Amino acid sequence: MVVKPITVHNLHKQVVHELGRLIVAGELKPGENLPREELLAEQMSVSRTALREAIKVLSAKGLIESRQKTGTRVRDPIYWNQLDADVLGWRCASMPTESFVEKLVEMREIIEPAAAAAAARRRTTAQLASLKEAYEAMAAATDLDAWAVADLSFHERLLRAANNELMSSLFSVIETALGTYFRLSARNASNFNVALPQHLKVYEAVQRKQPEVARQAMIKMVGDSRNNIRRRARKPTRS
Amino acid sequence: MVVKPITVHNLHKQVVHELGRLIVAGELKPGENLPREELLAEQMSVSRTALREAIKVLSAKGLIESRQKTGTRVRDPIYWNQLDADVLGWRCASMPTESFVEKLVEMREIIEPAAAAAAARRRTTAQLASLKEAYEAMAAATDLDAWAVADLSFHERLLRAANNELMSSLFSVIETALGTYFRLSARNASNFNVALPQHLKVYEAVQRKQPEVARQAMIKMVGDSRNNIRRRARKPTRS
DNA sequence: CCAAGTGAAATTATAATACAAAATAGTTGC
DNA sequence: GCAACTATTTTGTATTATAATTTCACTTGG
Repeated sequence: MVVKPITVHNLHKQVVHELGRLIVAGELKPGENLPREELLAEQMSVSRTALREAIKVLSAKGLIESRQKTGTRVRDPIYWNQLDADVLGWRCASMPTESFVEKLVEMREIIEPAAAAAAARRRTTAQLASLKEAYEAMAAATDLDAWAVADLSFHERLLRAANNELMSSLFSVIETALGTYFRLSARNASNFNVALPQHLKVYEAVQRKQPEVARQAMIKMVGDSRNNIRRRARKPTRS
Repeated sequence: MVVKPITVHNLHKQVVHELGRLIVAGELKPGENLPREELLAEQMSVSRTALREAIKVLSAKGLIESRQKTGTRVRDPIYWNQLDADVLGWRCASMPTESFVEKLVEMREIIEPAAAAAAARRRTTAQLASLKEAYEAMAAATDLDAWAVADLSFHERLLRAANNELMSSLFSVIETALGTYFRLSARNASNFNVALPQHLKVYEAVQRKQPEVARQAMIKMVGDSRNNIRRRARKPTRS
């Protein structure tokens, strides 16, 4: 295995994650001001340059807002780009609350059946082959990690096969949902025995170009995930 | 009316839009390198500082990627944050292609009925009142601009009433879709006579907490928009 | 006392410069 | 021919200085 060398570069990216995490975790509350740039840069041991680049990125994600004289303050969550992969990641950095998991599942229930139907209508031959490949990787998986990777890949390829790049961009949501699913659900082989044929049903419907069959199969799949999570998720730590 | 003073500030934001537009419009193609920072800064008459802040923002949106020695290159569109409000805006800056409009409509068909149903289930009293307010603004609208603003507001409030911030964040898509709809559709009062009662039906279903009624009403509304656009949209300019 | 204007102060915005680090390409020695 | 070293190019970071904007206190005229 090739290990990536530790780099002191991309400092601004580290700052983005540090501050992003703090904000999303609620340690920096909406309306609250960040320390002024010079001070904050010193506190984080980076130059004002790197800090400012991070601030611009977080502004682009809607988390903060800078104004002269006033300073930089955390914006109300309604302005956050909640679908941004980083923002989703930060929300899951700590144990996600039950309500957040519920929202993720709801999004899956909306997106994935529609994507499956669209894929069944519009998928190309190459996309079908790509999907089959992912399914076979799932079937061949011997350990949990391999399964998780293949599963994620299957759902990504299905979304791509819908041939609507706006839908594909929602993969960040599916990815986050599946990620928390794997963290929360039990680690036993019996789940596979249920999940694998469900994926096969979706695949076959896409192959045969049967949108409604694909939709129903996916509804069933996501519904089962929901039940699986519900039984195991814990109450939110606060609020 | 208060006019905002013209400012030479937020230069980096202007650079973001300039480059973003160029990339999304395809004038800078995927795989292609941007001029190196020093040069590009000079060409755009900004400092390297401002340019770099813009580059970081565009990187966060997935449009470009920087590496030492190699330079900064445009990424493949599959990596773009297609749901980002700016990216959507840049795609519509030029006349949107027929296929893009179709994709927007498809997204509406997936999101809005689900949102209407969820709102009917979970809306608060305050959210219902807010929705009513928007509906009444639509009913009271005398000119097209007022109508467009109120219409947009109605759809935004409906999304918020679903009480799932991930869904709310999809408003950027709805906004873009409605924006192109207003640009492409005929400007006559007869549309209102059809659209207004459709919005009322959605509102009433949300009021009465009837998810399936709300869903069906919304499916009808979006479907009619689709037909309205389809008859008027033109073929793509190229490809 | 109040209104409007005025100026000082605080903070971000921009610029310019210097140097560091990484990745590539080229070059040399074997 | 290949490996190791070296040079070069480009982005990454740091530092400093100055500009622009907005707020807020203060003044001044009524």
